[in-house]
Formats: sequence, C-alpha cells, structure tokens
Amino acid sequence: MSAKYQPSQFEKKWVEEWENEKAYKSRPTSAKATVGKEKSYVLAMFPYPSGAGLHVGHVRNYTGTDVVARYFRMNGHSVLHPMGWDAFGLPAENAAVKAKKNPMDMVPEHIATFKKQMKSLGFSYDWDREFATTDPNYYKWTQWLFIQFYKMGLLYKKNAPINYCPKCKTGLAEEEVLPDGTHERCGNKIEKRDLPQWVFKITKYADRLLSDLEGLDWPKGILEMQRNWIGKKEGINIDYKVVGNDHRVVPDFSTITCFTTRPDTNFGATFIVLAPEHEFVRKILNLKSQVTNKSKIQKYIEETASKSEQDRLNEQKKKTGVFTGFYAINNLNGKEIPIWVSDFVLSNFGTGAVVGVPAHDLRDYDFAKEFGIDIIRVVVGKDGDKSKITKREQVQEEEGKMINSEFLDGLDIHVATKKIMDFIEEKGWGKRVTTYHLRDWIFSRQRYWGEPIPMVFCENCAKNQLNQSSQSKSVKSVKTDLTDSTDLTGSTEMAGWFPLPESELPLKLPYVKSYEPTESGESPLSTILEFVNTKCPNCGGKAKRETDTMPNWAGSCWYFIAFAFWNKEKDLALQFLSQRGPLHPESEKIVSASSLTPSFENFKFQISNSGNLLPVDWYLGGAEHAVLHLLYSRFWVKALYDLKLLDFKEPFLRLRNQGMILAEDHRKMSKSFGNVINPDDVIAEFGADALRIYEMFMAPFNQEISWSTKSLQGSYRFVKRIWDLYQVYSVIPTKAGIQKPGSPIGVGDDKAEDKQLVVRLQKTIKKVTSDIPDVKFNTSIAAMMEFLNYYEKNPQGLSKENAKKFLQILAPFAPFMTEEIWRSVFSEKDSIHLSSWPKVEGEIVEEEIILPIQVNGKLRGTVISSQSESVESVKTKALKDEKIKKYITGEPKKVIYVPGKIINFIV
RNA sequence: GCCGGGGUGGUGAAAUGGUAUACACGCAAGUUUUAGGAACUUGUGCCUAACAAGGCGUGAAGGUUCAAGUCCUUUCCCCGGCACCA
Repeated sequence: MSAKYQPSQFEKKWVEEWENEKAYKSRPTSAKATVGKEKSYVLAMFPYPSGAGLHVGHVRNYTGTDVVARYFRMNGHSVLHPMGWDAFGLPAENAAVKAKKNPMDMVPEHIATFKKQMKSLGFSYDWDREFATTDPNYYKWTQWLFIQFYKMGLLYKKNAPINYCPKCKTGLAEEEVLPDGTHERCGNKIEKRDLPQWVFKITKYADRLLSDLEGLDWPKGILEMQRNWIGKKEGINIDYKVVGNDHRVVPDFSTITCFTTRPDTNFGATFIVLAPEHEFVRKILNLKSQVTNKSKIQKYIEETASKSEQDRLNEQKKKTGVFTGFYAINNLNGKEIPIWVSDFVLSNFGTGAVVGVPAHDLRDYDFAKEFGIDIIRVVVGKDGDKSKITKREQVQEEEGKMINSEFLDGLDIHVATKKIMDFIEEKGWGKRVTTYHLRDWIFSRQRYWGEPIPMVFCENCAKNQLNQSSQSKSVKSVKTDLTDSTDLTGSTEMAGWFPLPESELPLKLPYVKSYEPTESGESPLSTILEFVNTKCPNCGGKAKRETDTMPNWAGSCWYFIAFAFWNKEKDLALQFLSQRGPLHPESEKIVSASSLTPSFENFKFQISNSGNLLPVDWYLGGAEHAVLHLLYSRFWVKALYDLKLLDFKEPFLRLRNQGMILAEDHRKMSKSFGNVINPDDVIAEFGADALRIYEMFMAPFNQEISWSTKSLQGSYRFVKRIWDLYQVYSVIPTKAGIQKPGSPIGVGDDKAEDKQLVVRLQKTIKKVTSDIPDVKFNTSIAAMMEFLNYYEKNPQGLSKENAKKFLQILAPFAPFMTEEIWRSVFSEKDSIHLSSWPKVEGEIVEEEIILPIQVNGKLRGTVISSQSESVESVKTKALKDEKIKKYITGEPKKVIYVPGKIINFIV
C-alpha cells in the first residue's frame, strides 16, 4: 500500500539536497542576459534575532515572501531572495544585559537558532548572501557610508535638548518616541535632556522624500503616514508691530511673527497667542517697567513648565492663558489686538506664535470664548449662514466665500488666500514659508551595542579651527548643492572633528566585560581608554575617538543594497586562491564586498558588478516601520544617489504589509500569557508544508488574525489528501499514468482524462497565476482546494502532464511535499522549484455552464448552457423549464442575455 | 477632529455590476474503526412548511440599474495611524 504522509521523513533531506544543488542561488543578470528576462528582487524585512526564536508571525511574513520568490523563479525571472540579521541595537543589548552575557557572544547563538528554523521551513534563500549587521566586515561599510554622509555635510554634532530614555540611558530620534511620550522599544517615559548628539540632516530631503512617494506601489496607509510625518505645510509668516498700553511702539521688540496657512481670514483676527517658551515672553519678564501683568505671566509660565506633556494633552478642552498687556497691530485694518500667552500654542511648530481667528478655528474659538474675546465672521460656508458665530458647530473651515474682509469680499477662500499672500508680501508685511513636521534625525546612541561612529576629535586642531573640510576633496561637488545656512560641517562648530581614513575601517567595537549603559549620558565605550585615545588623522597628535554608537537603524538603512553584492562563495574562492600564492590582479573581480577595503571605487565596482538586481521589487513586512526604517532607508538611498553611488532614487518599489498573528485567545503572543505557538512544535506535528499552507490560507495576507490550531487541521488534511492521491498512483505499475485505483480507464492515456476536470485545472492554474502577484495567497489555496475536491472524486483522473501541473502551482506553498512527489512519483531529475510555471494558452473553453435564469431580476431557475450558445437557443431551453413557465405567460417584454453569465426575462 | 482600512453565516472568510455565503473551521447525522482530537459520506444563512414551494437576507436609510455586497447620496458602528501642527 501507499506510504503514509510523514513529512519528517523527507523534509530534512530536501533542505540538504537543495543546498547541494544550489537550487536557490541567485542568478544575477549581466546586461546582455537581461534581454527578454526580467529580474525580481524579493525581500522580507530581515529580523532582529531575538532569543525567543522564530515567531509564527515571522513565518507568515517569510512564507509569503518565499511564495512570491518561488513564483517568479519558476516564471523564469532572475530572482534575488536573501536573508540576513539585524543584530545591533537596543533589544539585543537589553536582552544581553538581562542575561548577563556579552551581546557579542549571544547574538551568534540566536542567529544559529533562527537560521536552523528558517531552513526547516524551506525558505528559498540564497544563503551565500547572508550577513549580520554586527559583522565588522559589514559595518566597516556602514561606517564608511557615515563618513561619506559627513563629508556631504549631512551630519553634524550639536548640543541640543533631545529625547532621552532614562531606562535605556540613551538619546533617541523623534520617530522612536510614541505619541504617548514613551520609548517605542521599552515603553518607558521619555525625558528631555541636553546632550551633544550627532544629527542627520534628513530635513534637507523632506521635499524629495515627499514627492517621490508618488511613484511607489505601497499601501495607501503607509504612504499617508509618511506624508503626515513629513508634514509639509505652505503658509506665510506675518510680522506684527507691538505696542504697549500707551499705544506706543515698544522699541526693544517691535514685531512678533506669526505663521499661518489661512491668511485669508486675517480680517477676522482678534488676538495673538504666544507659546510660553516664546522669546518675546522672556523679554517681557526682563523688562523693568511697562508690564502690569508681570507676576501673573511669571506664574503661568512656571505652572505650564511644571506640567508634564501628558497633563497638557489631558487638559485639551479647557483653554488657559494670560494677557501680556501688549497689543499687536493688524496691518490690514490698523486694529490693535491683544497679545496673550497660552500653552495650547506649541513652541516647536511654526514661529511659536499664532494669530487668533476665533470665527474659523476651533482652538481659537474655545480660547476666545474662555476669555471673552471678539469673534468676527469673515467666511460664509455652503449653508449661506451669515449670522454671528455663537456656537462651536458654526466654526467651519473647509469651503466658503469671504465677507467682512474689504478687498477680499466675495472671493472663494482659496483664491483669497493666494491674493492676500501676494498682497502681504508686496507690502513687506510678511513672507511665504514652508514648514515641515519632519525633524533632523538624532543619530547617536550612548550605548555599547552599535556601530562605533568613525570620528575623531582633536583638541589641538580644534584650537586652530581645523576640520574635515580643510582637507577633503572627493565629495565636494555634491556638497555644494546641499550647502545652506544650517550646514555645520565646515563651520567652526565642527572644528577638530575628523573622520577615520578608509584604511582604518572597520573601527571595531571592542569586546568588553562591562558594557552596561552609564548614568553619565556617555557611552560605556568612553571608559575604555585603549579605545578612546588615538592619533589625530590630521595633525598626528593626541586625539580622542567619538564613543557614541549608531542607532539600530543604521545597519538596516542599506542592507538591501549589500545583499546585491555580498557573496560568501566569492570569499571562499579568494581564500582558496590566496593559499596558492600571491593574488593575481584579476582576482579582484571575484572579491565580494566583505573582503574589500571600503572606498568610493570599490563601492561603485560592487554595484556595477551586482547584476542589475537592485532596487528591491517586492518588500514584505510589518506596518510598524512606516516612519522609521522605511523613511530612513529612503533617505540614505537618495543621499547615495546624490553621491552618484546608486542610479536609483527609491529602495523599495513595491511594499506589502503582513498582518500580525495574535494568540488563540486574541491577545498578543507572549511568554507571560503562556499562549505562544512555537513553529518548531507545529512542524514536528504537522510538517512545514501544512504550517506554510495554513498561514497563507488563514486570512488575507495583510490582515491581523488570531491563531487557530483547529483551522490548521484543515490545511493539514489538504496536504495529506494530495499526498495520498499521488501516492496511490505511484504504486500502480503504469507509465506513471494517473488514475484512481480500480478505475477501468485512463491509464497513461491522455485522451481518457476527464475534459471537465482539465478545464477546472486550467481555471485553477489561471487563478493561482494571477493571485500570487496580487498577494492573494488565501484565495490561491482555496482555488486549489476546490480543484482537489473535484480531482479526488473524478473517476478518470488526469494525464501525467496535467497531474504534474497541479503539483507545480502548489509548489511555492508546499515546497517539500511537492518536491518529494515530483522526484519519487514522477522520477524527475531536476527540482520542481526550477521547473517552468505551467501556462494556460488562450481562452478556456467550458462546455457546460450552469446558467442562472432570472424573471424580472429574480432568480427562478438554471439551465445548462455553453459560452457560445445563442440567445434563441438559451431562450427556448429556458422557456421549456417547468419552474420558469410558471412565471412567464406569453412573450417576454425584454430578454437580457450575457453569455456564460445570465439570462433575464422581463415580463 | 483629520487620514487609512473595515462592517457579509456559529467562526476565519469568498464574490471583473450577473446564482451572495466559494474554500476552510465548527456543528449535526450516518458509515468505518478495538479506539480516537483519525478517515469517509451527507447536511448546515434566517423565517413559514412534514415535503413541495415560497418569503427575507451582505451595519442602517434612500437612489441608479433588467440586475447592487459591489456604483451614487445620507448615516451609524469597529479597527489602525496622526493630532491643541495654527
């Protein structure tokens, strides 16, 4: 009898076999070979290898990616499908601190576990491309890139109030702080601290980061999140003259500048509000005379300062504030409007000063109501209501026409906005400005476990005002394009700072006993004198190294580029050659990036020899990176494009999100809840194929879903049924003809196969072929299940060729079982995964279609029809039907017939 | 408040404007088995009805159409993101 389905008996074998056969080796295309052959770079967001091992959520992501990679491989594409390890950063280090192990020892163990698990799942990675971001041979390039960006003027060090996590004892980027003011990694409350930090000028690229989103095939939501994060706003800064109670201009601070996007409403301005931190407020408090409200203001500011950000947000509804005793003059109508201070105005947006138009802004309205300030309507909305504004609901912003605004009256608000901006600029009262929400990127961490920043500070050179720009040449041309007032690289502030020469890379992270973060706000590296003390690259005198490290984002900002030219095989070849004697100059060509000295030429060389695989065509991963990794990588690629190191501007052409997998109890899987599903256990019980099929079938790929072991059974049954079906055939001694046992016909005879079944197979192939690139894995599998239901019941079966086709379309989902059958039942020599994807030529001709019959649009019966049948013929058949006769007497008024779809009689 | 995604059986979910609930889980009955958290067969939206047959059904209310889960208008609710951003 046939063999029982026991995946453990062959899954391991195929992992090894595929490796020996180099089945999944990427085949980069040379420029010539590209003709008529497409490439697909299919990438899953690489994992941080935690101690917990692979999560079923990883499995979902990587299986989906693997299905896409296998699909394109079988469709003849040049496929790059690599995997690596994002191993630097806080999670690894915090775990190491907890386990009292050096992360340098711990990370390789975790990687080994992950890799073993991934292999057992049959992911078709080209393991020759593997690297960890913690490899000195990898991070020497990360460091080199840092230096290039520094030379471009994109990096500078400054002392500024930054977000600081007291638990992780490090500074953080704006993007790493959650809306509730906690650290996205550890959940601890963030504080503000003054610390010297390396800062990346990502804001220089704000416009391009925004406009290039246009061409990307990404989920709408992610695009929107990036747009919001960049937060481009076009408005105008308007200057207001300030007068005191005596209506005389105050000489010391004659103007306040307010940012607004709605200058059209300026005739309705009745007050100005300053953020408590506004410098004007400080000036008032320093004034000797003239200030009546001084103590009140002082008190208010102290109060707001003592409130936490959280408290400020919680008190959203009730507006607070204090009048300064000063007035601003609205140039448009000469009116004096009072200047207030309130904490609802943010000091870090716009100018920290707002002109209040209570009729047309909810916050201004609330504020005016609270303090009895005038409310003047200047816009009439769609409803035509011109009455005085007394209710919150009347405050509308969307559309409308101007009133009470002199020369703007009657204009549409958008037209009026333009007109008054022109007017104000002409008069010299203000200037158009663009503001962004995006902030420069704090790039240094006071932690051990990261790439050391390859910079040296020389006190001597600092005294002499020397720095990098006094010696560099290579990247100058690019730099001039980007230089502006905020460029500090060449300024005195950066005096004394020098990047390491390329020959000194990598700057290795020292292996140390004590790597815990310190309280001082300095990296643990700062206590290691052998690391700190060095020579100045410029004058050769005594100097000190930067001891901060890079954030975990650094390694992931360019790993997808590295995959294109990383190559272990080449490294081995080089080792082999070097053992035989001195290297021939030609051998450079086989050198992979890991063994090369970082340099402009070598980087370019690697890219140009990477076989046109870049950029990434398919990027699959979670949505949580929307404004972190996905924004940072885009930024680096654009900078590298400007350096002419890359010839593309966007790293990820297509992005697809994978939904989270929750535990069976609908909570997050967590050790403490005891609801974690370990993929190893599932594989041991059901096999890797069943797990893969289940995870692809459980729900649409991008949807969050709870685990269900019962549902998994269904996928397991599906896999087993296919196995049994094909096993039975293998023991019948024919020319591998496919037939049901005991069936009298169809042995090895193509003519005998069931035509309806073949049509169904064709439809299934078509469906799977179009569903996979649509990332509709669940419906692909449903279609194959549907087919199997017919296949099993069909007495004749399929020809050998067609039986193989079904196996092929299943192969991306269930690589082990299909391979086993392919080679054992069908005695194929080469892997099914390298076979050609089955094609369905032309239209599928269905001979029998059950055609629904409607009368007056209601379903009343069905009739057997075919795609090409005429109206008359169908009509005659339909009208003979007893059920239909009941509803139709005489000739129908109208007949609507859509061949193969429906016939509808109107009576 | 703004932006994005949704609302369809007991559950996960399918449906280029053309038989709503494919596929799977669960459940029920039956067959088989020493047994089963195994396999197989049949059934399974709701209501009336023994059957036949009919009616109602995709969050709600309208509309367009021969025909609407799908298109349009209004509205309610859920999830995710952003937010005193001027």
